[in-house]
Amino acid sequence: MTLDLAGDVVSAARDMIGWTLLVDGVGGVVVETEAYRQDDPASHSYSGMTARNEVMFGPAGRFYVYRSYGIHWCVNIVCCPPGEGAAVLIRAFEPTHGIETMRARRGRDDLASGPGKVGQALAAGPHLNGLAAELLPAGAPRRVVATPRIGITRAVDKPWRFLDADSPFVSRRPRVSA
DNA sequence: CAGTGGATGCTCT
DNA sequence: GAGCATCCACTGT
Repeated sequence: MTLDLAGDVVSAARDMIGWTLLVDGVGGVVVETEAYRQDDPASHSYSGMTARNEVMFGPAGRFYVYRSYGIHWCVNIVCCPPGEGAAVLIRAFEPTHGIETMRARRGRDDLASGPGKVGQALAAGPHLNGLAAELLPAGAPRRVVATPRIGITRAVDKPWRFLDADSPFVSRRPRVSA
């Protein structure tokens, strides 16, 4: 299994399933991702570089962290050639490292089955924005399925959400669509 | 189960 | 001032 962070962001989102994401030794195996690219109305980078999304236009492999709904911190990894403004949203992972730490941060046993939960489990925040991400190579190959992305209102038809087809640790939130 | 709505703050129009 | 790449508690079947 190879993962080319500096290549096509949709391929990177798919290939990232099964890799282990760690922040200060805490994290787990990525089981759900979404790709966002600049020519994509749903992407923060769609309208060009701003103070918030600046990191998306930098080198691949760094965290892009943003505040969601005023409450949550969502964790992305910049994936594209420099200047393109694309990133992969980490939507869920299977907890493997620092489970007790994450349980304490979350206050419940559902640790990382959704982007807001991922942010809380990893204690993500502005301090993480722009830092290099730590990803450990995947073990056994996984069955990956693609679906439309969740929780967005534009470009809802793009099948750029990727999940481990056999993992119980993915988010189950139904997609709101017409 | 499914569906609804509140919390909460920042970005861009 | 509107609109979010969300989560959780609560309601009614």
